[in-house]
Amino acid sequence: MNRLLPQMVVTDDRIMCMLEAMDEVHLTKGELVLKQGRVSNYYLLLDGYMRGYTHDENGAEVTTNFFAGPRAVLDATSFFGRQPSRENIVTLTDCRGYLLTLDVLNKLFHEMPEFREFGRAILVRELVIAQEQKLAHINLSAEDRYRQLVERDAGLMQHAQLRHIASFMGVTDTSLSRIRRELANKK
Amino acid sequence: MNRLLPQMVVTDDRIMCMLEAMDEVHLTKGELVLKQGRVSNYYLLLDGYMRGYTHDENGAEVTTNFFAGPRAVLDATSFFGRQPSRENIVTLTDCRGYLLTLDVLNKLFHEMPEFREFGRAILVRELVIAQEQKLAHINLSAEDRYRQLVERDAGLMQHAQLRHIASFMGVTDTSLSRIRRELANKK
DNA sequence: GTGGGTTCTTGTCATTTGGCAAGTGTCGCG
DNA sequence: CGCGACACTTGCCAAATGACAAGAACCCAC
Repeated sequence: MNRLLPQMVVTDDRIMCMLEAMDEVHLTKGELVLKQGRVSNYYLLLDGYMRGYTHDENGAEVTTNFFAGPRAVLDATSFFGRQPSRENIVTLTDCRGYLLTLDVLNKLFHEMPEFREFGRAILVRELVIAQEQKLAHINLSAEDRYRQLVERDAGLMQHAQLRHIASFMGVTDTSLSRIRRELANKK
Repeated sequence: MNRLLPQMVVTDDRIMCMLEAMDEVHLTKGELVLKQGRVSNYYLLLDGYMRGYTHDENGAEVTTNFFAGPRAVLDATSFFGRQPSRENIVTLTDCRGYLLTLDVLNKLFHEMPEFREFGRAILVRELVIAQEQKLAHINLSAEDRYRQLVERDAGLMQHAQLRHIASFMGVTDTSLSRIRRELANKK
């Protein structure tokens, strides 16, 4: 379990066994994991990169998330609320992970008390990620946000397009281009 | 329960009874609910307003959250991870709610299966709030963020200071002042 | 009242960012 | 090879925001 989800609180052999007994789901680069209008699944991503995006009121695409395994990939509102999602999620690389439905998840919660804490820890981690990213927008400049992004996940830079990174950062691709030039000059 | 937490998924008489059997905790304006360095509690806020804040690397205060009842008030990392919090939370008005410890919460989870879904729904709601606020920073101008803030909770404006709202929005108080002037002129 | 502290606004100027258009580079396809 | 599509960069100017300092408004204790 530590190997799979290093930052998780729970390390339990039974959970590890249970997961490893499940069938791994493999996805190839470019696959649409979640389509706008459908109800989200719960994908326990082990390896690979994904990108989540929506559209703003002008119809322009907005990247809302990057996912790097190991991490839970889902639209929480859609998955738990059984509502159509407003997000799209697409793979940036080949991916490997486990696919969970709400039924399976609830069954696991019911049959395996230790799994409940595991599920809660995952939700808490998603919450922490969202809050950290929100904070980055509040008190970091675009340049600092970019630096932080690169430093925390250099691998992402190899798989995501700059315009998507720019849109995720909340700046135009023009601005990001300038920021990258400044950074290159400084070194 | 609908009365208490209108946006919650779960509406269950047993939970309602259980909550109403608990002692209400009353706080007065200006009280520090969570102090940096301590482990967070879980405050189920029914009525009132609160503000969460930290400090950036320069020591400047940054407002990270506004809470309007009914809502769960906690630092999730600190509460579930039993770690010292980096946040401070202070009441902006007199407040009314229930105070839960992790022990009590876990006991409720164990004894009352329907409470588990209730707890999960609260976590999901916090996640949705954080993601929405992050999205607002990505694709809304400062002026639009301010408009949205006013429209979604006019009451907040009566209790929070403008400089705190500015810091929450990620702009200087100078900028917010100008934005408010523009908006006033437009009408 | 008066004084002092705090909050908010305003002015001036520098910096950052956006919008737009043009230019460069890369890639795949016929 | 040449073409077009796409991603990225760059230049130019306008708009938004920040930094700093001064002033106005408000509150509150004495």
